[in-house]
Formats: sequence, structure tokens, C-alpha cells
Amino acid sequence: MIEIKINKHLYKRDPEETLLGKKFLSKSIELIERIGFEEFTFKKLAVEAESTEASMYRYFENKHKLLIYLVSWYWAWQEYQILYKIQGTSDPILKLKNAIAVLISENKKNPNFAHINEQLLSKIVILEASKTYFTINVDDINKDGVFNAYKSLCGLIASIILDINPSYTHARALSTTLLEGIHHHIFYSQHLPSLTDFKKDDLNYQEIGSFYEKLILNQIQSK
Amino acid sequence: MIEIKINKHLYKRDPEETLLGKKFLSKSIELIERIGFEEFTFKKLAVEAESTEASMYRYFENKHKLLIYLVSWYWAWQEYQILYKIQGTSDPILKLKNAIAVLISENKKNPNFAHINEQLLSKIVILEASKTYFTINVDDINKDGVFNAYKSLCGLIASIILDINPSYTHARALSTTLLEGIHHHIFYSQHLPSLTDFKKDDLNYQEIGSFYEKLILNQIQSK
Amino acid sequence: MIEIKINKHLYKRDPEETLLGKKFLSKSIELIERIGFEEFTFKKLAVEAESTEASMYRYFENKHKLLIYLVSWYWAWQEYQILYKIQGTSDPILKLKNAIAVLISENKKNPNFAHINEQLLSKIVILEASKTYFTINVDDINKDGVFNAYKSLCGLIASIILDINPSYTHARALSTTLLEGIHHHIFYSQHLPSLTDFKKDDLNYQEIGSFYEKLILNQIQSK
Amino acid sequence: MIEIKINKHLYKRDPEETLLGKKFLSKSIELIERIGFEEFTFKKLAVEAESTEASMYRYFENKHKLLIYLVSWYWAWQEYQILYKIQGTSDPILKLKNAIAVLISENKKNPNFAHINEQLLSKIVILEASKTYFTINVDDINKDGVFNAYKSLCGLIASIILDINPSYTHARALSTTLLEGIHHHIFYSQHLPSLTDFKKDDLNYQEIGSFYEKLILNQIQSK
DNA sequence: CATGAATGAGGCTTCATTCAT
DNA sequence: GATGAATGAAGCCTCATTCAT
Repeated sequence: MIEIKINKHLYKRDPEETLLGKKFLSKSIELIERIGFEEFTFKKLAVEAESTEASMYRYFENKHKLLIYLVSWYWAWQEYQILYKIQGTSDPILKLKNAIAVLISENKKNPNFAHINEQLLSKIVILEASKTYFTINVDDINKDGVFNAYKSLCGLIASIILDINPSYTHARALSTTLLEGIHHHIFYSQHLPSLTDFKKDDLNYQEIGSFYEKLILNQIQSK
Repeated sequence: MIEIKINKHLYKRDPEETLLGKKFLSKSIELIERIGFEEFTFKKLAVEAESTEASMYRYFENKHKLLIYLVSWYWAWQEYQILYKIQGTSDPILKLKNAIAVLISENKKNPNFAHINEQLLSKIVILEASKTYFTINVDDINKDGVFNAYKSLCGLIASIILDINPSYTHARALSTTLLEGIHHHIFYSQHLPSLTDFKKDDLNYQEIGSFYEKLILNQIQSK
Repeated sequence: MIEIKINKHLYKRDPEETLLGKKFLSKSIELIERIGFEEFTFKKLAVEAESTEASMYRYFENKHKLLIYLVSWYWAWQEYQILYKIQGTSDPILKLKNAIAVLISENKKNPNFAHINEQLLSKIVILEASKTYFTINVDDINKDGVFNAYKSLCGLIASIILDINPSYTHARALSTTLLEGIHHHIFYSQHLPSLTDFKKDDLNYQEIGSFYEKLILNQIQSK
Repeated sequence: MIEIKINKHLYKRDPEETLLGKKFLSKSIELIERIGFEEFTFKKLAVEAESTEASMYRYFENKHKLLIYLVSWYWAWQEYQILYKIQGTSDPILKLKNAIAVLISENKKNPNFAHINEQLLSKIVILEASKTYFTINVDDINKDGVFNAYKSLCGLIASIILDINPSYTHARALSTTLLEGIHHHIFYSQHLPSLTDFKKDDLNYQEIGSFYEKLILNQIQSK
């Protein structure tokens, strides 16, 4: 039985601790995915969850922190899945391939998290995640470590890269390029095809995965 | 005397045609840079421009279209600068290097555009540009070609890549990786250093430029 | 035709300039008198005035400034009436008596101010006026001169006192004692009789007037 | 060992009887003094007192009753101090002077009341006391005798006045003039100097005391 | 008795937009 | 064409209070 633990500064009361809290989480995911984060309000959520705005405010200070919470959950979950998949693997290149395999995989619902629909959440992350940090207050909100889940995942990928080539100097830059790139090209392939070469029918995003595998390996193995 | 022409669907009345229109543009840039796009409203703009909300509505349907207008202006301007710089160059690798040089250059004010502060605008593009398309309505608004300026710039970079290696299959994907990557790593180096390896004091972003030069060349020249 | 001019910092748009503005003033007075300032909201006012909260916000920043506006109007009006009544009088003691006569007089509606019901307004001033300055932010809001109307009336009474005895050293303290005292004892006589000696049936508050006349004259004429 | 007893209608459960109750009292005083009564809520108090809103509701029905409780405590405490100071004095004029001396004295913390900070409380009384009765419901709430502490103090001063001149007809009116006047002029001297003649640096409010001594004596001894 | 959780109601404020001049 | 005025709708948030444990 695993547990995803989220930075305490992102909530006022831990939503995982109560039934109502979990309901808010699961309905948030459905609603944000359906109407987009801009249109999403605590009022609309309250209606969906058959509760009240005031109750939601007991859990989250505002919708921004909620979004960072959800996105953080997703990154922590991705990190867990990668660790699980590469455990016992000694070949670092295989580790990288497995990590990428996790990142492109359509996320399946996990029985441990009845209230989190990972498929919907991954769509939210693709569309909304960058809004958590591309904001004028980034320095303020960054203080409490609210982006640690993403930084940690980025650090994990970087450590795999350094396993392959310990003298490579831009492991973190390459990691974010990978993490963002996969999501962006999934999005472009569906909505803005002239910004990419991948097709809507790229089955399970295999081609995107290969592209990034090659990109990273070429880069870190070049003299 | 050059002119930047913006997709007609982005405005109701061309702001470049009147003094008031230009004032709205220049004050928009100052204001969005200062308070961020979320906090920006036509009301606040009207106060800055010593005019009224109603007047601004004559030029732009809503603040979203205004943002796409500004961002489009920036990409068109970047494309113009690249074309200007590579004109007459025959070596495609040098073309690529020059294009990257433009993309990382601190943008200087150009006397042709008294009302556009390119330095501020580039900050806006870094922080806000992705919000123009990471939205639930992307398919709707994409119909009128409002993202053409970005697509065109992406196409230009892709054509340079294909100049170097005509058989390379992911020229567009690589172009967006470059365009986004430069901006994102500038941002991370200033605000989220653990997501990158570049330092705040990377003078004129030379290191970011080299990183992407190598990344692209490695990629398109590998067998 | 006289005009009462109120400190510009108390409103965003001058309510006296439009029909809607005047309606808001007259309905404010009726409503505050009826339900008290604590219960009074712009929402309830909007219903009374058959308009909207948003429209009221065009005129006044918040209900606090509105209250100061109304109270200031009352003090300016009292000052005007005193000046009118003592104009041409040379005996300073008579001036004082006339000033007190104005202060205790039941205020009649004046045809110049169709939208101000002075009788209701005087009740509001008795019950609510002190709330305008007994607040933790008094120093902040005092900066813009928003209490000038009251200070000016206080200065007028003080000048009359000094007319009677130019060497008296506490003319302003005595003036506020008079201004507040009259209102408070009217209130106590109606609601908290054990705090006063005046009776509910003190016709037109003659006895209160005499009490303060004597109090002031004794004080300023004593050696 | 003395005890201040407060009207039972002001609380649901006597806060003096429990540790938590006393903590609520002492934290209320600190908090109201710091943020003002308007901004004060049971929620904020609960945080300060490391307890909950629900617990505070066990002691007080609402924040209004709490304020009357605190103000009543102050008046009862003033009355006690006056009685203590004039006990054994036979000269009624000296009694009056001593009473005024108590009223203007900076209140020192008394070891009997570890949980009441009298200095802060006196600031609250100056700023907020009049809000307890200048309300539209004054008649309703007055029914249970909740203002008795103030009325009793007023009665004590009045009895001293009548000691000096048994035929004086406005002893209560004069008493409230004194009680209010001292507080108001302390406030004006600090925040609205043009409403008074007393200076911020009036050491221990000696001048305010003298002013009122003279005012009262002149008044009750005049033929 | 104390408290954690929940909530209905409503306050204050701004937004985006339209209309009449 | 530009603007001043007006407003419906909604956002965000807190309050005061109750209930169940």
C-alpha cells in the first residue's frame, strides 16, 4: 500500500483525510478536465460535489493551490511509477527507456486511489501544469517548496542521465526538456499539428518516446 | 521601413492605425509586464491610457485576443530579424547559429516601433505566451489562423534544419523544442534554478544558445 | 441658491451630479435610518434604489466613505444654518445662543435639497457619526481631510466662544463637548435615561440647549 | 481579594470560571486592541487562543456581547478604584478630584487579574465603548441591564456631585459629560487634534483632568 | 466540556460588456 | 469614432453558527 504525500503548504486541511476531501479531489479533476481551469470555480465544484464553497475553503486556500496540489500529485505518482519500474534494473540506458515508457504511458486507474482518475488528471497536467509556475508570483509561491514534486521528478531523470554519462553537464536542462516535451507534443499532435511532426494516431505515443530517447542519448553520448 | 502585419481576426479595428490604438498597445505591454496577464483588465488599461474601457473594446474583443496579438507581433518580429540576419548566408549551419543568436538576443527597442517596447514584450512572451494555446478552446480559436505567426516562425526554423539535413524527419518538433526551450530555460534560470543547469548570470544566454545548437546539430546529423 | 460641497476624496463620482446619484443618497438615508449602519449594505441599497450594487460602486468606494459623506453633508449644512442665523448679529453671546438654537432644532426639509431628508439624516448622525472616526484606521482616513466639515463647524463654534472671551484657552474642547453633548443627550433621553437628566418630552430639546448655554458661559466667563 | 462581577446576561458560561475562558478574555483584549472590533471575529480569536470557534460560543453568544462584557468589566473596575480611593474622604470636592484622578490615570496591570491587561482594555474602551449602545437595537439589549456597570459608575459620580451641591439638577448629565469627555479628548489629542486643545504630550492627561474639574465645579457651584 | 467538521448565507468587489450620446 | 454611464452576473471569500463526536 503506497501513499502519495503532498507538500503541506498546498492545503489547509489534508483532503485525503476525509471523505468530503476526497470527493472534492475527484470532482475537481472531472470538472477542471471538462471546463478548463480558467472557468473552474469553487462554486461550481461545490455544486458537483453536493457541498458548499465554504467547505472547500476549509481544504484549499484558493483554486491555484488546488491546481498545484493536483499537478504535484501527478508528478509524485509518475516518480513512483518510474522508481517501481526501474527497480532492480542495472543498465542505465534501460532505466532511461523505462522512465520514458512511464511518461508516455496512458495512465490507468489504480485501485489504491479510488478518488483520483489518472487519465483525466494527465489531461489536466498537459493543459494546465505550466500555469502553476508561469505566473508573476512564482518567486513568492516557490518559497514553501510547493514545486518540489516536479523538481524531484526532474532530479530523478537527471540522475539516470548521469548514470549513463557522469560527466554530462546539463542533465537537469535535458530532463525538463524531456518532461515538458512529451506533454507538449502530445498536445500539439492533437490540436496544433503544424507545431510538431507527430500524428494524432501515434499509438500510445511510441514515436514521441523514441524521438526523445534518441534525442537524449545522442546528446549525452556525443563527444 | 518595415511593417509587422497581424492576422485580422485578432482585432476589431487595427490598433496600429490610430494614436489611441497605439497608446493602448504600448500601455498594455507595460501593464501586463507589471501585473501579469491574470490581473490585467481593460479597466486598468483604460486608466493607464487615460481613456475608457469602451474605447478599448472598439479595438479588441477581449483581453485574450489582445494577448495573442501581442505575442504574434513578437514572433513576427523575431522571424523578420532572423530573415534579415541570414539573408545572403549560404551555409545552413551558420544560418541555424544566426537564428539561435536572434532568439537569445536581448531585444532592443527599434525606432520603427515607437509604441512597442520589445524588452518588456519579450518578458511577456516568456511568461504568458503558452497561455494563448493551452486552453480548452484551442481548437475553436485556432480556426481563424490566429497562431500563424508562431507556426510560421516554427516553419522557418524547420526549413533551416531541413537545409542542413533534408532527410531529417522531425524538423518541426525540433523547432518548437528550440523555441520553447530557450524561453523556458531563461525563466527557470531566474526563478526555478533546480529545473535547469543555466545560471542567472549566463551572459546574454550564450550558454543556453550553445546547448541548443549542439542539441539540434547532434540530432539532425546523427545516423 | 446654496450648495453643500463635500470633500472630493469621499466619492469616486459626485453623486449630486446625476439623478441616479441623488437617488442613491436619498435612499441611503432612508435605509440607514431604518436598519442601522451595520446592517446596511450596497446590495440592499441597490434594491431600494432599483439599481445595482455595481452602479453604487461607481459613486462610492465603500459604505464607510458614504457614511462620512452623509455626516459631512449634515455638518456643513448645520454650519451654513448657523452662519445664516448669526449673520448681522454683533452680540457674541447672542451668537452662541443662536448657534445652539440651530444645533437643537429639529431639522426641517429644505426645498433646495429635494433628495436629502434632514430629519432622518439628523437621526443617522446621532446614532452613527462617531463610528466614522472611532476606528482603528482613523489616522489613515484622516489624511485626505475627510473630517474637515466637522472640524470646520467645531472651529466656527470655537470662534464664537473666543468672541466672548478672547483669552479663553479651551475653545475647541468646549465646542466638541457641546456638539457631541447635544446629540448624546438627545439619544440618552430617548434610550438610556439613567445616563442623563433630560426627559423624552423635553420639547424641542430646549432644556438641553439651556444646560449647554449655561455650561459654556459659566466656563468661559469664570475667572 | 476583590472580584469584578459582570451581568449574567452577557455570557452563556462564566469565562472567569475556567482556564480556557480566561484565555479567551485575555486574547480578546489583545486582538481587539490590535485589529479593531470591526475586524475582530471569533474565528481569529480561536486561532490566537489555540482553540476553536465552537468553544468560544460556549462562553459568549456573539462578539457584541463580548464587547459589552469587556467594557462593563472596565467600568466596574474604574468604579472599584474610585471607591477605594475616596473611602474615608469626607470633603466632597476632594472626592471629585480623586475620582477624576482615577479616570485619567494610565491603568496599570493588577496582579489580581492576570488575564486582563487594563492598559489595552482602556484603549479598547476609548475606541469601541460607544459602539455598544449606539446601535439600532439599543432598547432591546438594554432590557437585561447589560449597561448597568456604566450606569452605576455614572451614578457614583453623580452622587459625589450631589454631595457638593445637593440641589444641582443635572448631576447625571454632567457625569456622562465627564466620563465620555475624558476618553474622547484623549482620543482627539492623539488622532484629531483640531477637535481639542489638549496636546499629545499632556503628561498623564493632567490638563484634561483639570479642565473637567473646573468645568464641573464652575457648573455646580454657580448660582 | 471541548472540539473538529460542516455549511447557509451573504458581504464586498470586479468583470466584461452594452447603450446612449 | 470616442466616451460616460450603467449594469447583470459572478468571483472570491468570510461570517456566524450548528452538529456530531
